[in-house]
Amino acid sequence: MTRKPHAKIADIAKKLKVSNVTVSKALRGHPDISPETARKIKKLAVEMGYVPNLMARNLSARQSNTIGVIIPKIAHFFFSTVIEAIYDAAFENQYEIILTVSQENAEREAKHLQTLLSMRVDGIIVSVSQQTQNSTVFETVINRGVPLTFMDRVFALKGSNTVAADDRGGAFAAAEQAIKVGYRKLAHIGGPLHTSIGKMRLAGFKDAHKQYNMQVDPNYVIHGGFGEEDGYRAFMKWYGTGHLPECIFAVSYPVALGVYRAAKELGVVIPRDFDIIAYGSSPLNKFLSPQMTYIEQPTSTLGRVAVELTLENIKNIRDFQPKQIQLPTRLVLEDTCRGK
Amino acid sequence: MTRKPHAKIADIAKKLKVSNVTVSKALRGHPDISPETARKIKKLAVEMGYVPNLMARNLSARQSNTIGVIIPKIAHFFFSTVIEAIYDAAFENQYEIILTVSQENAEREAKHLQTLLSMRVDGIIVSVSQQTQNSTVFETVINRGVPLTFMDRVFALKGSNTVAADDRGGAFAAAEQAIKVGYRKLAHIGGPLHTSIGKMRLAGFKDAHKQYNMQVDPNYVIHGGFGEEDGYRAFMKWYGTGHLPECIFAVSYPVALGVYRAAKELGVVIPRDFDIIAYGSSPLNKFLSPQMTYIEQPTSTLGRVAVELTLENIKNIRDFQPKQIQLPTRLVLEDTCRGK
DNA sequence: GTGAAAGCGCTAACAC
DNA sequence: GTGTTAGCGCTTTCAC
Repeated sequence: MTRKPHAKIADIAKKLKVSNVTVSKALRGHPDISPETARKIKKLAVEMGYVPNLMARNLSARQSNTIGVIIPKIAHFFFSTVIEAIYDAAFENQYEIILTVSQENAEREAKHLQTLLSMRVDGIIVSVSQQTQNSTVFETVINRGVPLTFMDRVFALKGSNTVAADDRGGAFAAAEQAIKVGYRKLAHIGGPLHTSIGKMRLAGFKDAHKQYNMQVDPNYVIHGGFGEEDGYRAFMKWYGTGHLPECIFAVSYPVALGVYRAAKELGVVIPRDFDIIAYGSSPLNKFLSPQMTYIEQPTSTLGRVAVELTLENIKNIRDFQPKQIQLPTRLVLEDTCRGK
Repeated sequence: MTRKPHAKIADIAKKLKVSNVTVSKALRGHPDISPETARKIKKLAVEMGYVPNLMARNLSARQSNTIGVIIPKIAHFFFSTVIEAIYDAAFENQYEIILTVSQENAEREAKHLQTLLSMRVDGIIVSVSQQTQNSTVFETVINRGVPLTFMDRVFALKGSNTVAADDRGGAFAAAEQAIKVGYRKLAHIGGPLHTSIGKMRLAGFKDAHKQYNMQVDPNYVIHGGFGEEDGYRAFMKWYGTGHLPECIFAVSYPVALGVYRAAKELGVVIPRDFDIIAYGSSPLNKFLSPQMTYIEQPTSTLGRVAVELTLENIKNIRDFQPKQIQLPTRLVLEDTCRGK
């Protein structure tokens, strides 16, 4: 049970009495090498269990074939789906992913960014943490000439790419649906206003009011985070005042679930006592009762496009023009917010 | 907007007219360097936006401070939670994670294993794909002396570490619960028999039958994958025969959800027409009706222990004795399978 | 306290 | 076709 250290090119070369370069070329299928020599080299390499050392190769090549990713959370349907799409897209393009998780923490995010730069990833994809207010760390990346793509939660930074859903349009559609159904007292449980999606979803909510000549009631707008707790708290607060809105537009599916939970505890019935519509969904929505009406997000596409965009940028780094891509959303009618 | 390439140690050294070594040492807080020199160096490093090149550092150090992970899926509650725990544990220990996703595909898994070895990760954590039958690829890793930890879905390989839940005990508890409630016609929708958890959960199911002097009805045992589709199909099959079991023990929560979906479509009511209990759960279970009774898995602990075990092995590589760790599970009673 | 030399494993450029 | 040389950026000896 002795550990045998990794074989290296020199080991193969020595055994075969050829030079390192010959081995290196043969292993990579370089046409310089005669078929016969190449065959022998490859055979021995397999026998010795040779595995190329990427640290060395990448150091020498001054690129890593790797994309770094910073994401706020993993254990949430939205993010885990996006991440899976990122991995699939990278795999198809023979790129590796270095995934890091900020846990919605700005400091941790900055640290990860540093690490990714240290690892000399070829490009970086970021979905900004809910806590991040300052974008200077990201400017550093851009100034270094490292391709940067913001995904879903974005910063409008010159020189960076952007992939996001049409949050404003989606929120508009949600609010419009509520209005069309006949509701006049709409509420919004929103995200942090320094996040792009928090801002945009509020904007869409307001847009709809404007278009239908309605006033946004400031008492019915609460901003918090994107989690279940935030929805729970918001609903409890409104319930405490004795004045429930007619329909709540939740900034995220987890937030809406928090409302469900609160309502259940309080014995308030959806959609009898109040109604709800969410931005985003979950595969478990179909098991909910009532099933929630929601704005469908282009989850997988977000991840996929982020990778493709970043790769485009990497492969054409000299004269690439940063792109801002907006993906459409769709209103999906289920049991809530569809009129009685 | 000119790209400025990453600054390197030599750049700092030249500007300050000191040697590379001095800079290198100063940056790492080596006591050799006088406080004054160190201060100047560090200051300039920050100004120049110096970021150490990990490829170079790791190549030189012949270790990467990195743990490689291979996981079958991301966008599933169980795995995404485990992964998040892995990331947290690694972060606390100042280790990086290289996560790869096999998508339940054996080939892809082998490829990723290769890549991780190429990257010279210091250790590897694997949750075996549902499709993998052959363990030789993993033996290679062990023979290379790279610490290997199997997590949840394991292979019994000499020289490897193992972290898994007490699957057999958990399955026993589930079946026993059904029996205690009075059911005699139990069914099991199981996982692939070449996976450790598929085997163990079936074994626990059988154990309970034995203990209570009951026969396992082979018509009521179906093996498939771990996904919703598998549960859906199994239920449909039984329904088609006209003989539903009294209680189904599902090998995973998604499988149980598949049963829910099928039952809903068919107008069969849980627990009136048949009952169910699942191995594993989801945070959304509390929104389900009826809420499912389930075997609670030590999800986060699995990930955390996997990292700690691997680190222990890495840091003590000379004379580490591989460990097999088994984590307890717990029966959680909700609305199903609790008697009428 | 500081620096010169050598090496980590691999590859590109150029000779033979 | 094959080999020599040099270098990727950093660190570890070991002199001075």
